[in-house]
Amino acid sequence: MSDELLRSLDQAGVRLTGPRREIAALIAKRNGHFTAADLIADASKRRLGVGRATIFRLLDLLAEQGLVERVDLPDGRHAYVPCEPSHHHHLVCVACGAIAEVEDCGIDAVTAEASRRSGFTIESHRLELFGRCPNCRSAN
Amino acid sequence: MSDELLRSLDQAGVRLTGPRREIAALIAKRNGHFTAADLIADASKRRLGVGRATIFRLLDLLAEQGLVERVDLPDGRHAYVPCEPSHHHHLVCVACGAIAEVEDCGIDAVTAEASRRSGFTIESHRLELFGRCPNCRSAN
DNA sequence: CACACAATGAGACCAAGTATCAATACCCCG
DNA sequence: CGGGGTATTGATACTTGGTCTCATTGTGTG
Repeated sequence: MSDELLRSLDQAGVRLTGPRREIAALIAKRNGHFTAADLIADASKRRLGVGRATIFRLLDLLAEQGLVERVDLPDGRHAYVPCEPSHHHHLVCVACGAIAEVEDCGIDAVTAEASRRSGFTIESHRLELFGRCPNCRSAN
Repeated sequence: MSDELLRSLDQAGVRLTGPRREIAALIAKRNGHFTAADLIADASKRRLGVGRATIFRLLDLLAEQGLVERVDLPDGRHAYVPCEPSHHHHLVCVACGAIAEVEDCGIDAVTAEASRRSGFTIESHRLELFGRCPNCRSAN
């Protein structure tokens, strides 16, 4: 569950405090994406005494470790997705919020082509795919 | 200059008001990306009496027409880019903010592959490329 | 097991954007 | 060309997502 998050944090040299364990558990319990507001609501619902700031701070830490990533939904909202630290992209189900990760599959060719045409040196990119997961597709 | 923006708005059936003309001129005068705050600052610097809300409203309208697009910079900030209404992606220079547009160049293969692997139906995607434009690359 | 220092929570603050509403200004129609 | 319905406007309050500060607390190292 949340063990993996905690283990990675530990390895990164950050302290494993009570609030962090609790927030990690909340994240692990969710599936698919969530917003910071979701976590804040979860935390206050359970009367964990963790502050807003602590939640944002942990999200930053997790993002630095690549254990969580920020995605910008098509409607402009921000969400976070728990994920593997390796480079990859996300497929987001617009109906239920489920997430799939896809390894790099041909994007390099695209960036190389764009670089050739424009003369830019490309340093990084962001690719997000939005659609419907198998469940939501058949359910509708 | 700003004529093209105004013409497109006219065709979309929106009224061509004074404030809209002024904001369109401000947008046309910038090159590369800009934030809403930039426009608001421009407007107040010149003592045009246009309100914050009007600027956001015009940006929304322009975005609907595809004349402007919102990009999320790697540092998390939001910017707007003036652009062609056809489907395309942006290359953003992280040094000077210059923008290049690239037509679809192989992305479809990537989305098809991702779809095949994940079982998702892909409805839309967002691709942003960050790097250095030819000027900034040589200047450094 | 003490102590330095990282981490916390509370709350003020900030930036970006939205909602409300009375006043204004387009522009269509005659 | 002038009137008037209606889209648009500016001011301002509000919301949401996130950061800063700072006095207090908790961790884990030595």
